[in-house]
Amino acid sequence: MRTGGGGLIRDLNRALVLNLVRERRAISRADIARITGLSPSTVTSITGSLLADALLVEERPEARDRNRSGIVGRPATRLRVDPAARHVVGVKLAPESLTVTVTDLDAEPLGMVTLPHGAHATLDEVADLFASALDSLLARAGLSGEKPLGIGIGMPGAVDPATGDVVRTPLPEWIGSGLAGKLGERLGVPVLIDNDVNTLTVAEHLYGAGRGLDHLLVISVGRGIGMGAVVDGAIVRGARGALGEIGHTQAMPDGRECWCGKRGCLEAEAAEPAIVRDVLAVTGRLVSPAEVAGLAEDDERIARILRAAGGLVGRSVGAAITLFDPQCVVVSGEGVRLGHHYLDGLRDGVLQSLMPDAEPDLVFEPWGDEAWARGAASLVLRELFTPAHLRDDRHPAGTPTTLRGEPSTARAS
Amino acid sequence: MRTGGGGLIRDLNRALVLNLVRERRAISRADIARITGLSPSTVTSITGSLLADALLVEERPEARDRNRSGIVGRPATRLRVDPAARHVVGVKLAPESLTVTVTDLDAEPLGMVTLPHGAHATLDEVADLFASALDSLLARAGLSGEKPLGIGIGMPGAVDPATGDVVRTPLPEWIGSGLAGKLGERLGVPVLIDNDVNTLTVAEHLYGAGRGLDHLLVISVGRGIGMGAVVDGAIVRGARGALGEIGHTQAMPDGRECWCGKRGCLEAEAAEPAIVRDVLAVTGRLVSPAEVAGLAEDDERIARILRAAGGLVGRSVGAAITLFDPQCVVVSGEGVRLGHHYLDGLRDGVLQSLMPDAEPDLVFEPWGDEAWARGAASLVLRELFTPAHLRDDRHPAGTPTTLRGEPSTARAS
DNA sequence: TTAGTTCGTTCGGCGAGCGAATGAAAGCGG
DNA sequence: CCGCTTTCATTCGCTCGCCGAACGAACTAA
Repeated sequence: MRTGGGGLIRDLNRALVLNLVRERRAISRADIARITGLSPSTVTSITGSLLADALLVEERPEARDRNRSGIVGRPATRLRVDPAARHVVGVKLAPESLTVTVTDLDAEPLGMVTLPHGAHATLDEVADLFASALDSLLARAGLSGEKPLGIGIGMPGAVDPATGDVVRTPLPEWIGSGLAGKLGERLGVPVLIDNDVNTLTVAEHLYGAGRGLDHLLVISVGRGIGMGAVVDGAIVRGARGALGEIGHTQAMPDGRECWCGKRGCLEAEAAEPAIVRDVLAVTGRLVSPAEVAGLAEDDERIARILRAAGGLVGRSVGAAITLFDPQCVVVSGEGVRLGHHYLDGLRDGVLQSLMPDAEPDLVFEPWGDEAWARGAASLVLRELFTPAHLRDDRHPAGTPTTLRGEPSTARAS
Repeated sequence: MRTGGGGLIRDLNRALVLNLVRERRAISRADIARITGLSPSTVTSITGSLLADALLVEERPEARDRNRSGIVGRPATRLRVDPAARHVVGVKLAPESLTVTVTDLDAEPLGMVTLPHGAHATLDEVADLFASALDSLLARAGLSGEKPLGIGIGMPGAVDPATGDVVRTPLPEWIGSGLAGKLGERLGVPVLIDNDVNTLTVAEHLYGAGRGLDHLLVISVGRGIGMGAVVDGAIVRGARGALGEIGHTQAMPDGRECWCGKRGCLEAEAAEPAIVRDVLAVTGRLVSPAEVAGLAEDDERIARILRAAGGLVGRSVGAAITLFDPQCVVVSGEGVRLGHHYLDGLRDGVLQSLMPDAEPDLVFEPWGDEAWARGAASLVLRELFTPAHLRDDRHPAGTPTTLRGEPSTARAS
């Protein structure tokens, strides 16, 4: 159970300040004190410890001397997060491949490698592959000596929020308990695992269109359709980690059979496989999801399929908006390659199903290696930036160790 | 902004302990220490202050001497919340009437009066009515001298979570800002206002089927259909206080026009007015919602209408379950009087639309004066019991004053 | 040059939780 | 009947972290 006491409040305020600096990109100590309500003396102490840990840097004085006409008083020296101060590792785990990236504290990728791995590789074999990929990657980025702050892994499937165990995934060898712990022990750094949609949600919340918002939905369209949610500033996972399964809400009464056993699930009607099948049925051609958008430009039948499917997604997203009342909705995933017919249909579907005065921002984000890297890495960065009181007790997974890289020896004094 | 520091952690731990005692009904100090992780010394100090404030009482030693065979060691003296230690006031504000109740700390009603009030009464007139009703009620309950801990008001409409202002309601004179503050100043106690569905949700979370659960949905069926949600232990309201508007998700493509401007809203298809209209269309008889259940026993056509409407609600609730992943769903509101045909249809609709492995408890709760009283009073009790880190910063409304009744002079020492 | 303003730091005090030692209240066994 | 063990509860001294007030620093304006 979470209680107040010990060094907890200090940690809390440290994260609070660090996150505020990240959100504002550059901010003076005085502003930090005003915004947080902390006393100036406390802010000095906290920023001192953050500076000592090299997580923050002071802005060079020249940078502010412009645009200072008429402002009296001692000029503020602003603080920034030093993106290069630490780095983290993000991993995309797919059925047949393993993508490892190293990013800085802004979640900007510094390097990336993709390795194939046999579907039935043992945990140890994967860990070995992993370790060597990581070593070479760090070497190439000029970070050979350093230890990453942590490793975030994004994978398809579901993670139990209470235990951090992987409970459902197409990758059987990853199911079970203690996985993150074992891997972390093997590699010597904390390992955090989560659903890929949740990693994307964290990334959008920290660095994307949802930066700083308290209420955010992230829709991911691809082979399946999933949703991540930020509510009151925290990512939420539900009682069993199944929150946001929008792909399995009913979109079409008595529609097609879905692999989950029900009929008419959104995912069975409007995700990429459904579209491929519809195109095949109408045109007789078997096309890949990547080609569909191009073909739709010359074939109104395909465009219609895309608009209809997008409309279904939009209506479901509209319902989710009505239920969650977010400020912003981000649509991402491979599905954005389906092109403007699909996305226009989606937008129209959303607008049709909204309450009159509800109009959250609707943002389409491209989806690629960079989004993946940011997502997985953000799992770790979230631990660094998010104040503890906005976090679940139950970590997604990983060693219970704290993340703060170097031992914080120095104190401001 | 919420920061750690000051007496905040003490308040937090006080509420944590108090709430734990409430949840467990009776618990020893040693158990409190084990469960919360607080040190025994701290638990002594905190429970001491709670005992001094008379919020807790020690269980009489005889009560535990039974069933103690073979247990060695000093027996624990268990603590309980003293329900009679304080009392709170709950108010149901309806378009034409005003129901005022006094309850104890278990939200058990000690007295209740209902007054009519003109729809265009001014705020001052309502406050006068209010004050006199409250006085007589307190007198009758033998609490003349005492001041209630606070007043919770439940009303139809929406409350802005950021400001606590009433933004949408059928009661025009209550719209606007500072309402709770004014009323509180007038009556000398904190006043908290919230949507009636949210008050019901708080009550279910504190004292009902959702006691102690972290993930809970509460569906209210009546003239309209609404939903309240507890996520990760806290009630959530969304960005604009519109979270949970399940009545305005689309239940029937191209269905009836809803007052909100869209077509086929669940509320327009399956709430009480829709059923009355359907019954009129099929049987030619205009019946009240209260009569429908009885008539359905003799008229299969009416039973079918009820099952179909219940099925629509169930499907929407199923979608909400798929999106929120709760442990428990409570269905309440006047709509439960529609009888077993409606509720069976609802249950079937839910079961049809769930993912295979998702089966949250589905509970039907009767809805009457007592539920109202508990709901409105729970708004105040929540402030007393819910640890601050699980609460929104933004109070629903009311004076910023703390609630702790008597000045906590005594310290354990 | 001097007054005024804002930024940032230093220092003493206080509140709160913790650990260790101590007392309190039982059962157990000889 | 009396010590021993076990568990519960309290007390005391310690440390940690925040705050308030005072002070020094850096700059504008007159």
